Amino acid sequence: MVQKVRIKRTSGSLRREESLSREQIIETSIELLDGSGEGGLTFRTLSERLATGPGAIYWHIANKSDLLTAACDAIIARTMNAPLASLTPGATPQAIIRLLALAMFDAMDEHPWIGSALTRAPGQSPMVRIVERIGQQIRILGVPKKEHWVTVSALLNYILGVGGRNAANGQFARTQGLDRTDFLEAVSTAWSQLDPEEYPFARGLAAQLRSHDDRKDFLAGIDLILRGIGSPHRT
Amino acid sequence: MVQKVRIKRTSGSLRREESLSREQIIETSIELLDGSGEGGLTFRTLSERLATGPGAIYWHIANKSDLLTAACDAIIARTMNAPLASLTPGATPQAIIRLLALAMFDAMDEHPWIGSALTRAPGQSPMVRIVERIGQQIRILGVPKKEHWVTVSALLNYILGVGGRNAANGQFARTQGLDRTDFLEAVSTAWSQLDPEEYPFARGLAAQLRSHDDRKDFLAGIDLILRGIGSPHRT
DNA sequence: ACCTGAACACCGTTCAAGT
DNA sequence: ACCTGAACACCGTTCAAGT
Repeated sequence: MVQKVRIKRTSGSLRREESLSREQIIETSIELLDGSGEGGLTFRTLSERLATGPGAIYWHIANKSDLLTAACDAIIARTMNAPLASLTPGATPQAIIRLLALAMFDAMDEHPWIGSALTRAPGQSPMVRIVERIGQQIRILGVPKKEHWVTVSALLNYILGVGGRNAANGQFARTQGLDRTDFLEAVSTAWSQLDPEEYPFARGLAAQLRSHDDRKDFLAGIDLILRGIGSPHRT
Repeated sequence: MVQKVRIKRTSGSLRREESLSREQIIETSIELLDGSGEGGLTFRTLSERLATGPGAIYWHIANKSDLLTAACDAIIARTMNAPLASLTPGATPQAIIRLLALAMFDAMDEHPWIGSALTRAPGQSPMVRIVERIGQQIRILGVPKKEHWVTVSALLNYILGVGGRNAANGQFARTQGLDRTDFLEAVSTAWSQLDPEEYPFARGLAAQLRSHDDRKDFLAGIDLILRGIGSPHRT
């Protein structure tokens, strides 16, 4: 859904028909970020797309950090609301957490820049949305209140960690002009050639690395943590 | 340990005595990054500190990304080797993993920039070092070979996720001119004022947030995952 | 109230020219 | 072989001036 900008020709120079809106700026930013990565969002390219000057943006947005947070928040809001629609009535909290986590995984896959945007906005709106949705399920699971923060934290950190690393892989691959398969191939080959004395484990991992499925492994990690939540403490 | 640069005065202009070395560039970069954050490393400030011109760096280093990865690798190499010294002989794999994880936590606390540097270098040297050390313990734990990657992955992603978020908190706080306590106070207050209808869980978390201990919670998360590794699969 | 667009103070990187 | 430093092509952000 590419934003369409109405343009009116007045006295020889191009001029926007309606006034710029914050929402319009954010949507166009998302398009730019999705299309050409973190480096693709520039006040100059953005204002060009919006048929205005770079200074105009600042009337609606404080600065670039604010813009990134707002764009991120828009994505997260959609992501945290979507899975609720596809819920079967009797779903367990575990199942819902898996669904939410997967939704985050897919969102971070589709919009690789939100990872670092989330990092720029700790404790702010996007983060709160995620904490809330996961937290409600933690509560239903019967985790004692004292452990709420630790538990949500663990899941959150894992999810954001994976997202960040996946985004990194994609970005790195793109810089090298590789697709995902080529990239894994390259890393796998590099690891298989490591010194067997110094890196026996990583070396042995090369084969698994080549053919693994990010999404499946992500979910396996979620399950690992969920099992941990369900296991008795060692005291 | 501030690098000392020997300078010789030749024919009126300052000139370095020994030639520039890659290692020297990296050490000075680390000092700059530690001292003034990610934005503190600039080819101009760096070359100034090294008493040379910005172009000179490029004889020893490919580009900024290469520089960041090298600086990160130096830190990670130290971090992954240090804990081995303080080991009691009969330590369990779990204990060693906890030790390694804590070492990473502390390193990321001391050098908040390594999180994003690691992100820039997936599958490269710094990452391999971490995977290797943790992986060896996973093997000793008796995790089946097929699950090696998934298991290391889960731990790694969690550790990097926490590190990233902690770095973000610190950086954000610094931008706002707050210290850690003020920052937590601010977030906690903001969360306690959230709409109780929409954000009941996050709202109730505000108090826990205010007084929590990052390092302790980090370790609790590691234990959660370790418990998960030790629990039987639901099939 | 909202926009324009030149200007400012930065970046990373390159490269002819020096030693 | 290694370094110099001006120059290039960018950034985010500001702000007087316009409508």
